[in-house]
Amino acid sequence: MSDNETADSKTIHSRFAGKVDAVLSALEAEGALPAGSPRENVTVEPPRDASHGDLATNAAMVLARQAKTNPRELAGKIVEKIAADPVVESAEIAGPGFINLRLSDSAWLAELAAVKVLGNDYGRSTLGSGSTVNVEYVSANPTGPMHMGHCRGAVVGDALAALLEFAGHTVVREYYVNDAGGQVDVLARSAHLRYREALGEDIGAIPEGLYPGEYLKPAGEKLARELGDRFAEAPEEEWLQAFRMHAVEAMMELIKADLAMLGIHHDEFASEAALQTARKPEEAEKWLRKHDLVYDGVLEAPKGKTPPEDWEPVELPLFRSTKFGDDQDRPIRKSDGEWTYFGADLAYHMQKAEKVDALINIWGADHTGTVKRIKAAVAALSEGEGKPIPFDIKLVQMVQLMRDGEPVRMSKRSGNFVTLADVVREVGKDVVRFTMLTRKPEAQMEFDFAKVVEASKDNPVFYVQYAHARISSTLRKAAAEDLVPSADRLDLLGAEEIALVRQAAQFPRIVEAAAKAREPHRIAFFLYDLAAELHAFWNLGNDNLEKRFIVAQNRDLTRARLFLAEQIGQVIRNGFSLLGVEAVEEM
RNA sequence: GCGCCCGUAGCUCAGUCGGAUAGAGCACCAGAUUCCUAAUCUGGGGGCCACAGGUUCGAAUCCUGUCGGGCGCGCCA
Repeated sequence: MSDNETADSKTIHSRFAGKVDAVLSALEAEGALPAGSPRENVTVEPPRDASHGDLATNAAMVLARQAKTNPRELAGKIVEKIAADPVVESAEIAGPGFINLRLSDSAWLAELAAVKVLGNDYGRSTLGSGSTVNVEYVSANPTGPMHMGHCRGAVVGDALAALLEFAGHTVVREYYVNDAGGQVDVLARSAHLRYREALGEDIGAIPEGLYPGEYLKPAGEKLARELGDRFAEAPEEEWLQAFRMHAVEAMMELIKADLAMLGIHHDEFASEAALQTARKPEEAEKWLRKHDLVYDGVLEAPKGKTPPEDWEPVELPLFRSTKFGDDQDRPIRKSDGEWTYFGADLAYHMQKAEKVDALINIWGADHTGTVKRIKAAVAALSEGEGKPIPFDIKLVQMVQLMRDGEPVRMSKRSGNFVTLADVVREVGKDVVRFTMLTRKPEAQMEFDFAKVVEASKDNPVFYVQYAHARISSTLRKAAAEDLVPSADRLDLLGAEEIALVRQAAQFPRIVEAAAKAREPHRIAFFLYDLAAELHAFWNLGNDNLEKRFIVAQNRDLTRARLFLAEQIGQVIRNGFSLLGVEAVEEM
């Protein structure tokens, strides 16, 4: 390795991905490979079985067909070139045509130096090349506090946003506030009732059809303070608009406070009402009509269930979503002329698409049925406008809350639901976040209170935090004895230490893979594996004093190990910061 | 009935855009504590990757079908 700065900050991941790329280009230049052979399926990664070596590439198998040769022969040519690299100790062809590389220890030790140089930026990638991604997540209706149903999407969206940012995108974190529908009338009436209550009136039981939750009381009190009693007896027309606004504002404050407990902060809050005031839906409708994607038609009676008695066929403006695989065409306006949720949503997505390069929505599984229509609409509109936009909708599946092995029942009526704030208070932000991120989001999951708080052994977040705490305490203790980390004698580190480096060195690759797949949970699993390596090395010291980080008789070795510990701690912190979990110094 | 998601160890879940002998934790069994934090570690047993076909050098992974679970299926949001 050269000893200049850039070499120090070059990670093994980027170095060998680039190396293989360069070798393939050289082969193209020699004519051994057709020029421009597609390489996106070429991987350079550690083999599943560590006994095969440090890194393996499938390049020969992927490209053999185009080279009009067999994989092992092509592999031979690649090996010839790659073995010339001084840090490659061996390059072997194995099985159907894998190329297995063994790297010198110095290559791994250089990775530690790279972590030191890059610090909080170790693992940061330029993969996204600065393109702007809008991630819309949470978007809970502003009619009450957040409940656990919102939690998973909130955490996954937030971690994904951080991940994409780290992978080189510019990210807009956005919340869509549904402040325009009939539900907001219900909210306003409920708030009005609480307002009268705050003025001293006995309101009795909350009538059917209004929100009964206690959380509206402070909103009512605030309204009473600010507005006095002038709307107490007034007819609804006089206060409804004002109360809608005030109540939504109060609920959004509540929701923002809940989100803050989870460490979540959005950049943008887009208002559906504002969108309608700006007449964005009209623009969208005009465009869609011009391109025959909206027409006036009559819907069939709903299928599946027995049709409701009040069903009447009415002519409505319909979007041709059946053209895109939907079951039926969808109305964009109601019979009273108001916009449907879909009609406004369509305009909302157009507005977002104008400002960024890609859209990602994190939705709950209960929105499954609306995916096709909105994707179809966005595709039609953005392509029509000459700017087709990548648009992903990630559906986050339900969380089954468990307590003592029994499902926790939730029902919206009577405000009987588990609030997010309650859960965070009970088990803590880090546990909630990490638990939500140790599952792939498209699978259903269980969240068991009992397991998640009490048993640390059953709880991965403590396991990883503990690893970080151990490192911190070691560094503290060493510092008290004037022992500080040093990279001067890294050559003293042995096979066990290098195994630890090998694991940590996967971080940049994992970040890129996770960002590409848009799967933040991969970071959580990586951290768990890294913590396991750390604990394993640590425990060697139980039986063998020589294997401890601090070896009293050997200051050089100790300082090298402290350097190792410091860098592992750095990688854990970098991973945790993507997940929004605290890297604690002690436990 | 239709659409989307899921089905991997007794339980909870990973499994790299198809890759080498399918992994981890819990639970179970056998061990380790003069210890920088044992909230840890070492070893062991445990699998028809729901089932049946197909695609190919190669499938838990892709395709088709079946079965099972979840979510959704007014002009609600």
